[in-house]
Amino acid sequence: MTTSLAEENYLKIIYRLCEGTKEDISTNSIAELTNNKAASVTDMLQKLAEKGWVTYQKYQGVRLTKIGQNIALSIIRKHRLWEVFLVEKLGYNWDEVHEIAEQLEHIESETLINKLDSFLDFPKIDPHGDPIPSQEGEIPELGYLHLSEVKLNETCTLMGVAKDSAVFLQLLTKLNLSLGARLEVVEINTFDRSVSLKIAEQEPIFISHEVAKNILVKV
Amino acid sequence: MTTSLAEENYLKIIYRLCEGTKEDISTNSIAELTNNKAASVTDMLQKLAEKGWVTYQKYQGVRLTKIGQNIALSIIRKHRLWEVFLVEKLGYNWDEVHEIAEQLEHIESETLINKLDSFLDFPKIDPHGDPIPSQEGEIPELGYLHLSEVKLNETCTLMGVAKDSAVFLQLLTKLNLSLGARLEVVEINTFDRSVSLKIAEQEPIFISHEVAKNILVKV
DNA sequence: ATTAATTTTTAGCCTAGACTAAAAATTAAT
DNA sequence: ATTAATTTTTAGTCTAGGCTAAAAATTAAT
Ligand SMILES: [Mn+2]
Ligand SMILES: [Mn+2]
Ligand SMILES: [Mn+2]
Ligand SMILES: [Mn+2]
Repeated sequence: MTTSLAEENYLKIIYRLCEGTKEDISTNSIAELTNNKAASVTDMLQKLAEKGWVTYQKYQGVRLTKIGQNIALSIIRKHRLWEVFLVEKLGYNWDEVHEIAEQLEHIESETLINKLDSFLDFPKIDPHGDPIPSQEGEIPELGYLHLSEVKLNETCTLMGVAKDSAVFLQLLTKLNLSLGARLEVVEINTFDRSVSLKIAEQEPIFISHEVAKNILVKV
Repeated sequence: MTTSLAEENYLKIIYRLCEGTKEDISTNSIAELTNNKAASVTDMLQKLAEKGWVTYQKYQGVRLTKIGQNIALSIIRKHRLWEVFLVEKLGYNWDEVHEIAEQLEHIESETLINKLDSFLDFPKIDPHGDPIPSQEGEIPELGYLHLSEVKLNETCTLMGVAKDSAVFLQLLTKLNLSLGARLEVVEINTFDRSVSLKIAEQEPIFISHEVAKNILVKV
């Protein structure tokens, strides 16, 4: 069966929302991420249920079926491979690629994405540290911690980000925080949970709890 | 102003039809190439005229304005650069890339296409010998002949094709006809205008007038 | 247990871009 | 110059995917 651009975007967002929780997903939460109104979301959920890509009972929320998950994963695979291409081959910065990948992820061609994968030497993660699903829809659970969970005086490695908004990524770049950086938590402010970090030999830097929450690390 | 996918496809097709002739373009000819009905074309022509991309008077046909031409050329530029990418970098054959490029040509990003251009080392022609318009919308007139126009016993070089349908390109490949091949016209059959060609040291091959018409050569 | 607030769904409307059938204009043939 | 054939346009309809406003269901607060 064939998927429209709108359907693909819904499936992707429902996937993201399902990832976090075992609960069914609410209409409103989808409306927020798609920038649509709840009424429009209800409409689409009925269509997606009709096609067998979600299980949906009115007023009770929605979940992806196995098929729905696979469609979502194939779009995420395309998104992340294109992001690698844009950074590794075309020389974009990590904060510049998301919007373009949002378009490229909808290009329909099985051979294309596999040739691209091979051209990029089968990368395992994208420029933001996110894992790239395999052709079979397998995606490794990397089990990273949020930097906000790391204890005082512990040292960790920056493995990814939980958000790919350009302003956030630009902030990290300005702070010299990039994938692979070694970070030591030298101070945790109990008042606002802001964090002070030492990177290599540099002067410590301060980041808010909001920023720390969106940085993924391995201890 | 922003262009929809449908509008871009219309502009591209009107461009192709204008190229040949100084006459205004008929509604029916557009309908044929877009695979739409004439009534739908009329609808769209009114919208395109409204936006200033074509000049259109009912019953009198249509032409691109300068702005319309530039939009069309930017799409053609993207199409051809992506085709080069698919062949040169991903290893596709020349008969496999058109459909994918039809999708990729609608990706919207000024920086993307220029970075791609640079990554590909600023190619001047695509895998079918078609010239790639510059960023400013300049496209060299290459002045090639159709192989069907070449005189008996003349030798010429295969520079391009006038059609990028997969079956046609596969036929050429099977006949060992690729860009750059040296061709000697050793026989022209007056009955059906079919042609016999000698390529290098091979045995002569026979091609129909229909095929010869769609091969572009330099004498 | 009611009532109030919130969330979700339904009903009805809109636009883009297709379609068919009928009308109008143009072109070709007597 | 009429008439016939062809082309093009108009009028009206449809679907996808949005929207608002109102109704219904669920959840929270008395
Ligand atoms: Mn992204
Ligand atoms: Mn990413
Ligand atoms: Mn092509
Ligand atoms: Mn081409």
